[in-house]
Formats: sequence, structure tokens, C-alpha cells
Amino acid sequence: MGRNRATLADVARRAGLSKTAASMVLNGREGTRLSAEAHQRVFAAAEELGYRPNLAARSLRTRKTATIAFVSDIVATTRFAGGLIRGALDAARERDHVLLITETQGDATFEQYAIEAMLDRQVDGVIYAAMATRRLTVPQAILGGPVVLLNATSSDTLPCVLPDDDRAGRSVATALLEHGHRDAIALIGRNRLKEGDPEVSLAARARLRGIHQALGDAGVTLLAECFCTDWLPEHGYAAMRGLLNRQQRPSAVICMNDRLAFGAYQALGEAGLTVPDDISVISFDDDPIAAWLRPSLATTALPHEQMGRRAVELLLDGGAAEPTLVPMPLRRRKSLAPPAG
Amino acid sequence: MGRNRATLADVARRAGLSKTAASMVLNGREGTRLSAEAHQRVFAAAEELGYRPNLAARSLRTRKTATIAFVSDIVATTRFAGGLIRGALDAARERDHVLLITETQGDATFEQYAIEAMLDRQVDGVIYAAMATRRLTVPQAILGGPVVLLNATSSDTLPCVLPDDDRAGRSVATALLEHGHRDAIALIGRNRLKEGDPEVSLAARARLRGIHQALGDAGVTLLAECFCTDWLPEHGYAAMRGLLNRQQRPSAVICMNDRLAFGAYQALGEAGLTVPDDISVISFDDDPIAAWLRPSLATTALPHEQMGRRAVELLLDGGAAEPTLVPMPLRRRKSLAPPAG
DNA sequence: CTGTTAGCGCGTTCAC
DNA sequence: GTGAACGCGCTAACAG
Repeated sequence: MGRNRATLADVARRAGLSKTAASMVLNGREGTRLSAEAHQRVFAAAEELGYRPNLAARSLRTRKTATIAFVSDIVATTRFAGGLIRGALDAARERDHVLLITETQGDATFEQYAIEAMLDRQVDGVIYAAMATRRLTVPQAILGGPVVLLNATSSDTLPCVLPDDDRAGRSVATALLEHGHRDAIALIGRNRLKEGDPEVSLAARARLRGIHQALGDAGVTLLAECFCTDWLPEHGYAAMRGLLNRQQRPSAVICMNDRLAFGAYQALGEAGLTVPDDISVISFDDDPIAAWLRPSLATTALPHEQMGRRAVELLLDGGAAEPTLVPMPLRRRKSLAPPAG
Repeated sequence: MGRNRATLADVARRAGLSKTAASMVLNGREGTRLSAEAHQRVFAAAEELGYRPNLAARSLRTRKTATIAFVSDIVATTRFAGGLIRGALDAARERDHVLLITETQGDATFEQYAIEAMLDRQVDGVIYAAMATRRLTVPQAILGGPVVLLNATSSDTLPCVLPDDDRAGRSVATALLEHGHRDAIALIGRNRLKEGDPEVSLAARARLRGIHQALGDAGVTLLAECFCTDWLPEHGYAAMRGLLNRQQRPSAVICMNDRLAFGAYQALGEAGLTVPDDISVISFDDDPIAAWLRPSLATTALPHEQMGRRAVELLLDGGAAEPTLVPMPLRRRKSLAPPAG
């Protein structure tokens, strides 16, 4: 790869100058007393030879590689969290940096390996990302340089980027209140593990807090809260069936994520009920399926691209020690309507 | 990042030997006449100092970086093609390599930039990946070194990895035949653009060919073929509604991908029809939604992980010049049954 | 047998 | 404007 590349020495020779002179000209160093003509010659030589510096050689001296490590548990290959990478990639490109990506799969051995591989390559900093928003323990080894946590926090005081789930919870509840729902709002997706263990999820508790807060401010309490062992469609389906078996049917349902909502739609369809005429549904994440559902599902978007972007910006431009909360925009879609009757 | 790392010189000094000796021992060179005791001392010193070689310095000499460029149009951030990256990541790790990932977003300027960034960093090879299986033109610049095309072919004779869509088409048709469907099989997702332009899609034509071949072998012709402007749920929905308005209702439907099938499910649900009792459905891709649908959707899986893995293997271990076709496994699920009546 | 010296590879930087 | 050293590890040639 890249054999026959012209070196700085080639450029200098062609320009009839020293490597030093060529280096200074090409790096636009100020305050050097090199003639305008020397500048011309160097630029011309570099142009003609198609010279590009060997970054490996450069970094040996400068200790900068313009390379960022992106270490994640499994985010890199997760269906819709690729947005994190896309945002990071964009921001990195804008700053002339490049991303070295690895995945630990939650395996300590892999993590160890990945981190050493990164440090051996002298990366300028590390973005440590989690698939589920949660608290985690950062490996000692990377604390020697800049680190930003993405979709995660830790007990160390590291800069981190998180979605604003609390505010998202409030938006969701507020959207229902605005449509006139009050005393027949149900919730699908309570989960003790997610709510209780910050290392499993920070989102669950924050969303819940926002929901309860907004409803509480309006003097409303939930009609029902369904517990689910996980947040997959099958659990939303079961929960919705349960709700429909109760004496009072809800006028609206909040699902803790879109996959649960998908399951809820399935149960509603089977029961011959229509969204939103019979029941409104609103949710979190803005998974691609949200827009594909019929009717399209109102939800609050996880701003993955923004988050990835912010992480790179924090790492490279420096910034806040306190958590960076990225807003989760409300996507108003067709699953919302005033209560029936 | 990585300040204070012990250098080879540190190790040599501590072992009371020369850098050369230390280097040879640590690299396990055979045929060197260094005493067993010298070996011990070097290993001990390296251990105590936590020595790790600086790969930038090493690559300056060896011209190997143990780094692979993964350049894609937009695959890196696509919802379920992240599997390509996961597979590549795994195979790379097994070979002690690491992935430098970039995205061109189909933009020539970005592509130019990305490739230069990679070559400047002396990557050992390039995996050039496309989101949609298609033919593409490989930039000159990367032809100086090893290249493998992933989910793509080109006019240059480069090794490439493709899903075996042709065989997948035959599996799909065969699965229906095995269930007893014959003269009432419909197809959703014909598309002139995808079928006609190899730079848009190779999959469409291959799948179609496989389907027609398997049906033809059984003396069966399709009841109907619906054209769709794209392969999204809304198009599948519209096509299915169209099919239901015809005089003869199909006993089974083949959808060109799972998103179309999702739309078809929606139309069937609205029409009060049941899968698979009224109509069987089968499809391509094994998008995550396929398993979430009720009933779960039979489909042929795009073997993304396998493909990513093969690409790295071809790049590093060398291999076939002819295309590597990766089988698309049939996922038998609940959307298949014998025709009603 | 047991090792070492002297450079190379490439770009940056200090002293002159 | 320049020579030389440096950063770090690898390798060919050479010495006790």
C-alpha cells in the first residue's frame, strides 16, 4: 500500500533545498526567513511529486496521530445506534481526524486487547461508548489521555455525552396532556432491573421521572403501569393484551421504547382497535420502524448523530466536565389523537 | 495518550543488553545466538516495565501497520448492515489487526479525502464496501495495494465478497413449492431501476433469476408480479392491496425484502386476512423486524457477519480472484403454511 | 557461541 | 537558510 510515495527528502532535493526548509514551508511555519522564491520551489516540487507526508513518521516526533479510538461494547454493530458512529465520523472529518473502531462485546479480554491495540497505535484520545445508556467503569489504561464517554457516565469525573431522557419523558407526557388525555393514560415497560441498576440503564429511570413529573404537575396519575421483563415487541404485545383485559380501557399508552410500541400495535390490531381513534400511542427512541408503522408512531428520537458529533467535539476541542445532555426531539406523528368519546 | 511508555531502549538498558538483543528476543527470532539467560533478562525487563512496542515506530521500518481501512459509502451507519463491520472486526482481531473506518456518503470529495487519510496512515489494505449489493468503480488511488470489495463488484479484477442472492431466490421459491403452493404465487417488488442498473443493485436481478429458475423447473409460473418504486413498507402495503383487489387471491407472496413484507403484513391485517392460513409470505434479508412480526416472517438472511469476516480473510490471507459467494441461509418461520382449502 | 555497532525509515526541531 | 539529532524499532554486517 502506498509504495513509491515521494518523501520529504525527494521534495527538498527537487527544490534544491534542505529537508528543514521544505518541512517549514509545507507546514506554513511563520517567522522563518525563507525567500518567497524558496516557497515557490518547494510548493512546486511537492505538487509535481504528489507529495504527502507519512503520518507514521510525523507522529513519531509530534506524538499526534490525528486518530481517535472509538471503543464500544457493541454499539458499532447495533441496528440503529450506528448514528453514533456517523456523527463521530462527520465531526472527525471536519477536524481532519480519523476513527479507529473496535468493539469489546462486553468481554474483558477483548476490551483489554482493544485498548492495547489503540494505545500501541498512539491514538490522540478515546471515545468510550455504550450501547445502552448506562454507568460503567472505565479501564485504567485509557485514563492517561483524553477520554469522552458516549451514551454513558462513570464514577470518574470524565466528560460525557448523554441523551436527555428526563426531558424526553416530560415531552411525551406533555404531548398526551395537550391532546386532552388525563386519567386514562397507561404505561408499558416498567422494569425493575433497568430502573434499579445504573449499570444496566440510566434511561429507564430518567424517562420515568420525566413522565411522572409532567403528569404530576398536571395533577394526573397513571391509570396503570405494566412491568415487562424486557423491551422487545413480544413484551409490548403481552402488556397491551393485559391492559385490554382490564375493566377500564386506557385512552393513551406510553411505551418505554418503540419496540414495545410495535408489540402494542400488534395487540391492538388483533383486538380490532384502531390507533389513534381508540387509543393513542407514544414512545421513545425513533427506531426506523416508528415511521413505518401504520399509523406512524409518535416518539422521541435518540439523537445519535448529534451525540457522536458532540463526543468528538468534546474530545478535540475540550469542554464541559459536567454531562452534556443532548435533547431528544419529539416526533409528532399520527398515533396521537384526543381521547375517544 | 500513552505518555511515559517504556521504550525498547529502556528494556535493553534494564536487561543490560543492546537494543538489538532486546529486539530479537522480543520478536522471537530464531537462529539468534543469544543465551537462554539473556532471554530471561529481556523478558523480565519487558514485563517489569510493561513494555509495549510503539507501532508507529515499528511500521516505519516494516511498512506494516496491522491496520486495515474499511471504506464504505454509507454501510457503516446503516441499520442492519453493521453486521459487515462486526464480522470484519472479529476477523481482524483474530489476526491482530485493527480497522480504520470511514464513510464517503457517496460524495466524491469525501471519498477522495477518506482515501488519502487512509493511505497517509499507511494502511496495509483496503476493504471497499457498499451498502446495496452493486457494481462500482474503484478509485485509482487504492489500487496500489491489496483491495477487497465487500458487497460489491467492479470491472477491475478484484477479489470480492457477495451474498448468494441467486441461490437465495431458489430457496425462497423452493420453500413455497415444498409447502404445496403452485399456481397462485405472487411476487412483490419488481423494480426496473434495481433490475436494470448493476450500479444500483445486483441483488434484485439475482433474486429474481433464482426465483424464476426454481419455479420454472417445477413448471410453475407466477400468478402476478407487482412493481414497486422502492422497497419500503409503504410500497409493500400498496402492492398487497393491489393484489387483494384482483379476481384471484394469491396463496403465497414472495417479497423482495423484509420491509416490503412488513408493508404486506399491514395490508393483510387491515383486510382481515391471516398469515399464513390465508396467505403465506416469504422474503429476503432477515431484517430484525422479520422475527418481530406476528407471525414471524420466513426469510433468507443476508449473512453480513460472514461477509465482513470473509473480506478480511481474503485481504490478509489472500485468496480467490473469482467472487466469493456467501450463502444466504433460509430462516423457516411461521409465515409459511400449505395453501388454504 | 554471544553478542554489538551503525545505520535506516521519515518528518520535525534545535542550534548555528 | 543549513546540518545534525531525535523519536523508536528493525536489520545487515561485524567482533570478541
